[in-house]
Amino acid sequence: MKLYNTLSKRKEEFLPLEEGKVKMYVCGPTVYNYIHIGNARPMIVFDTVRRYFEYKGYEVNFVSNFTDVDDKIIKKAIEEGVTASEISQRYIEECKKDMKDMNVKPATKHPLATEEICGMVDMIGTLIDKGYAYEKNGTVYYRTRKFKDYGKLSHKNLDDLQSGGRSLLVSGEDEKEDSLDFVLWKPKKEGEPAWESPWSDGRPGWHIECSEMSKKYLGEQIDIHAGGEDLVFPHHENEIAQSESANGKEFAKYWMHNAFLNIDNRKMSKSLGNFFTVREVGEKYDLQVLRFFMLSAHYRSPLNFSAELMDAAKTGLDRIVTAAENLKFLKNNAKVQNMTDAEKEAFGKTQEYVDGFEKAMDDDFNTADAISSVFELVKYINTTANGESSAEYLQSLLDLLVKLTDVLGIIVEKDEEILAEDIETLIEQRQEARKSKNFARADEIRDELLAKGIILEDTREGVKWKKA
RNA sequence: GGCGCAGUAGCCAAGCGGUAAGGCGUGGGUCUGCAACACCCUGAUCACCGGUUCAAAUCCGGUCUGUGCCUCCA
Repeated sequence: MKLYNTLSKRKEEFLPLEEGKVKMYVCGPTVYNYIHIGNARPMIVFDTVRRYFEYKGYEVNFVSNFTDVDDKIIKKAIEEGVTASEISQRYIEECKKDMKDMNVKPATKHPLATEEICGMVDMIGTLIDKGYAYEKNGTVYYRTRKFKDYGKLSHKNLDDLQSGGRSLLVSGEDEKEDSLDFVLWKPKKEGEPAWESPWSDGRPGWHIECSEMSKKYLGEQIDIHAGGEDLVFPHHENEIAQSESANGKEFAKYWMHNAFLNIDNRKMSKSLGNFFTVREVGEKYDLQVLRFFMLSAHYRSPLNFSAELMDAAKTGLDRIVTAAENLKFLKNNAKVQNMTDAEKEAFGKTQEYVDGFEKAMDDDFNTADAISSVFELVKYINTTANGESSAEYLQSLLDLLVKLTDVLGIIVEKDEEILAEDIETLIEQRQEARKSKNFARADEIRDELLAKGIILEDTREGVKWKKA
């Protein structure tokens, strides 16, 4: 298995720190509003990474935080006249709802920054003791130039940063020893939530949160640290500086970053008015479509979001789902139980698609390529499964399709739905009408059901129906 | 200014040294009372110019175009 490591800028063979186990940390969202579809990309991508590791037999310890103390949360709280924690609690719940609809598995642990302040204070203390941090008027800064590897992730050097940063010395920051130093702890302002510390009542800087939570729940060294590419600098660079100087060992072996999502070829932003929340998208599409859409491109490539592209993704997804429904329908009507020798041979051919799928996923999680194997499997299913097939053969194909799509987090098997009696009656009536060639009445009934959201399909094996 | 990424059929998107996967769409056909589903057929020499090589979309150099980060940001 290979994955692209931002640290080395190349694909590397994945070697776990501990045999059969993966420790990974993904930087989660700041919860001050509904999550937007940009937030959704890393959630979907790294959930898929996790699922593939599990598919390969690894035990994955997956930690992803919620940043629940931050300027934006405080601002929103003031606007609404409620407490900051009320805001964060609310949007954590909403976020979890969206994750569920996108079929993103809950993390092994979702730590909250506000519940880990003690550990952060300890870590900051260690950094001060070791000379990597200093305090000025209640604020604690990280002494960037003291950490010799600073810049190794983003491949920048300090002097370039220094000259490139024009107006870094903003108000109140002239007390820093160096303009590149960043905040570990800041004193509270009036009305802000605050915690006690040896330096002042205040709150932690953003970067220290992840260093501490990663250490607490995964240990001083982890396999994979992931997030959006915008986090490479400064967030992840700073995390490395903090963790490695505090713990005295390499922080994460592999750093994975997903590319951005654009809207109609432009960067998503509120001022352009092209800002979408996952919730909004969910009103128009099943969020499974969003997930499928996001996996249709490589995670390190920029991805464009538009209605046309989503519609195309929906059609493609339907093709896969239809194949699965078809198999179930055929299986329920199968006349033969056990696989014939010919079917055994036919099933053996599906290994080709499994191999293609795994080869693609082994190569830095190439989901776009993996999906093409799924489509090939679908075509194979559609051409070999029919009314004469044995139940065992049909079930085997279905199991295989489910196994592969599950790695992608695509749900292909819908729950069995109970057909209301009046609908059943209408279908029977329509069959009668068709028999007596009263097609006008037959179409009328079909339209009637369509209005109720039921789509009928006449097949050789009988009438199938599904929800629109 | 510094550091990056990208340019493959109408659209999306793999491939990254051996003569172009897959999906959507289009057009034609099979099936079907019709529709839908499905199946068959239908499409590119890979931005441009040079170079390396027996062989390049794939490597190197240049040009053009788009774009990201360097500031909170997935």
